[in-house]
Amino acid sequence: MSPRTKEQNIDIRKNKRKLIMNSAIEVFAEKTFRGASVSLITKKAGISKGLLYSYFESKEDLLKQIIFEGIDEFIEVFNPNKDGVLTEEEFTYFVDKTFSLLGQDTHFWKLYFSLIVQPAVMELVQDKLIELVDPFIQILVEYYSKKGIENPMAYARLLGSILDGVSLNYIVDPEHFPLNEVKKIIIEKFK
Amino acid sequence: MSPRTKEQNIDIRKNKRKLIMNSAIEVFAEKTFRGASVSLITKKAGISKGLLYSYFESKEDLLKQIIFEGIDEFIEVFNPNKDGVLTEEEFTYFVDKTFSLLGQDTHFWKLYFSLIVQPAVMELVQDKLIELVDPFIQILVEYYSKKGIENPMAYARLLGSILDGVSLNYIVDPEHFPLNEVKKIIIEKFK
Amino acid sequence: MSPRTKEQNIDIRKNKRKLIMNSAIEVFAEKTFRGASVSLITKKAGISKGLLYSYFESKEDLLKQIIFEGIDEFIEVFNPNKDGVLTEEEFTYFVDKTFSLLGQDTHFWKLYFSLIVQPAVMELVQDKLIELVDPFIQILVEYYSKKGIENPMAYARLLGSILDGVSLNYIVDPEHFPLNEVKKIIIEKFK
Amino acid sequence: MSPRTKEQNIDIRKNKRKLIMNSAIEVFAEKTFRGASVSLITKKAGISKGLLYSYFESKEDLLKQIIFEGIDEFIEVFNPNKDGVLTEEEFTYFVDKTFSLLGQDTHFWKLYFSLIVQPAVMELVQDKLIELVDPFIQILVEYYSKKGIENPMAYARLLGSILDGVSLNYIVDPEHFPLNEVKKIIIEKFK
DNA sequence: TATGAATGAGCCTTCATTCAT
DNA sequence: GATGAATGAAGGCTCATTCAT
Repeated sequence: MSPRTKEQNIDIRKNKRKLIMNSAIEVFAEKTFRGASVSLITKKAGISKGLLYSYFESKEDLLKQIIFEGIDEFIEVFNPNKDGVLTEEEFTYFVDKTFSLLGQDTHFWKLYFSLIVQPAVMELVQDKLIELVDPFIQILVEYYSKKGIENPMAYARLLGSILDGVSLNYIVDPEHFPLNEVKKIIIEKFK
Repeated sequence: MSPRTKEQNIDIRKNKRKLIMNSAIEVFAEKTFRGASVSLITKKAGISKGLLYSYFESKEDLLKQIIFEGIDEFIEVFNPNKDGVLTEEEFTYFVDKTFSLLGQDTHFWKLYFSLIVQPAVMELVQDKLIELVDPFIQILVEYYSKKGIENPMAYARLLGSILDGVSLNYIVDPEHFPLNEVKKIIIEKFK
Repeated sequence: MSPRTKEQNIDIRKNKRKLIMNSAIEVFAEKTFRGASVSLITKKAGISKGLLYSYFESKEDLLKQIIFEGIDEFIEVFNPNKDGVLTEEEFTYFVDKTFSLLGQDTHFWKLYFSLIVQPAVMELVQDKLIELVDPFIQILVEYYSKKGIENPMAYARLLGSILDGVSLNYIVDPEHFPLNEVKKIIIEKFK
Repeated sequence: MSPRTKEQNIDIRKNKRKLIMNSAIEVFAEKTFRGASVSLITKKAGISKGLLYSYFESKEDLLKQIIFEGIDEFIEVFNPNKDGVLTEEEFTYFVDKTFSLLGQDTHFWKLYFSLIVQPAVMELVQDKLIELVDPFIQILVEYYSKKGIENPMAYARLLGSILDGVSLNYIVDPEHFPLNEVKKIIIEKFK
């Protein structure tokens, strides 16, 4: 019989790659990068250990690719650089969207928070993470600046922190956190 | 030389116990619970591995005791149950104190945040953590309730989240975070 | 297009077989039998892993066939059994040829020396190796015997050893080894 | 009970270190550096895998320390630098001693030959190996130079090669190699 | 015939924990 | 109480080999 065509193989690899990454996100989120064993990840993905290494150079590489692609997708959704200015409607949309993504990719954001407090692991991805956060802060500074607020940087950093804090609390116990009401207050107070 | 009295022995044990816990907090904060090896902790404490196990049953037990006592100390400082009511001055003091403790026990809080995102580890300490957070939330609900605010629980949870978020951001990069300005805004908006 | 004839097919197989063996010799020589991965060999040969296994039963089998054929070729060149006697001119030719083959098949000889010191691998090929060495030793014993030398076996084994030792040193660092001068001395002293 | 004294521990470590190294030499010699698993080495030494790593940083480090100390001992026996000149008696002694050491440390020399043909492993120890070989070559060049020989370097390299070749052949099959007779011829022809 | 995705045993290494001293 | 040598399970990773296509 003839071997699989190149296209078939590319397809297989694309799908399996995503499968591995998704399994890894779940396990990383639950157990931390260090606590997640490759064995567990591959078991969850239903593949052999060896196969993971034909897709990713190492466990670190796997993490990196997850974070990199996750952030790229996130940035794409917001595309915050479209003109660099934020209107009040856009501000509302921004806060809204942040929290709705949170509900969609819970595992990914759990992973995000577990990384942020682990300097050793952070180093692997921090440049990419800064790439994500920095433009948002810039745009917020601009936003508060335009509103005539005296200390726009403090406002920007505070809003960023609030988003982090709310996300964190929501993620830890999504069922009991009053996300919508909290969101309303944030928009009301910081728009 | 006369043999040590019982009191002296108890004292020695108490001090050594604290020494081990403090060394552990530092190493845990820097390397995560899983990344910190018992070897490193004992080396930092200047004791043998065997001795650590005469004070703590296991690495997990060591973590548990650190968290439990840390939280007890924290609660003591605020003693939020003294009368169950919060005045506006006390509110300001509360926010203020929260952040000043943050600066004092950076290591402990780093550890705290690294735990909060790990379900597996969380289980070990989550009852104790709820014991910490719950009374504060109750008092804040009361506080906003009295002020005639419509959704006091959402306000309380939001303020808790803000404190978490700001703490997290401050801890990750203390030198560049405008803690004082941010604090001012929080008090202004949420008092 | 007409289908390939049986002869063409046999030819293709023969060539591909040689291609794989040559790639393997290079990789084995560079990385040792154990250090050379099948992946590397197939990559060097430009074929798939599966195909290699349709030509050779295993990595060990591949090694065996390389050694067996290498030795057969070597024997053919000298054909030492043509009459069982060695003249002085033939002796000179023999030493000369040995070293010139060394320069031609460096990879093969590197492999040869890496095997000779590994009992486990040696077992695979040692019968064949004895088949190679023995007739040469016999002829040399005869040669020195005829010259009236008292201990012809010791002379024969010494000459064999010298050829090994010089080959080894030349192979390890061909650029700095004074092969021609050394050859001259050998012929002078042992003819 | 009181813990072991420092001296007791140093003693334990010294002995166990030697035990591990000796076991390793045997296994390395038999299987090659790459082919020898840490498991096998520790099994031969009768210890756990973990313990080996409290004595040596890695398998590579273990090899390095074996080679380094082996060579230091070898150099000490000859102390070739005592005056930099070689008399004819000393030459005889030198050849003699070389072969007698061979019989004593067969495993070590097998290891030596297995390294020489593995560039990747060689790199780990080649500086040390050059440190061993170079002075000998220098002294031999001097020796032949003084004798008025035209090409002393070729003589020196040849003698080195002969020693290698004879050692190699002797090591592969000690029982059938006529070491003493061969030695006599070497001394006769190259003194 | 030819491919390369997939497997799993085995490799080197780390580390929480034990225990003789 | 105190030490640190010793263990062994588990972790990340590699690679010869198989097999569906």
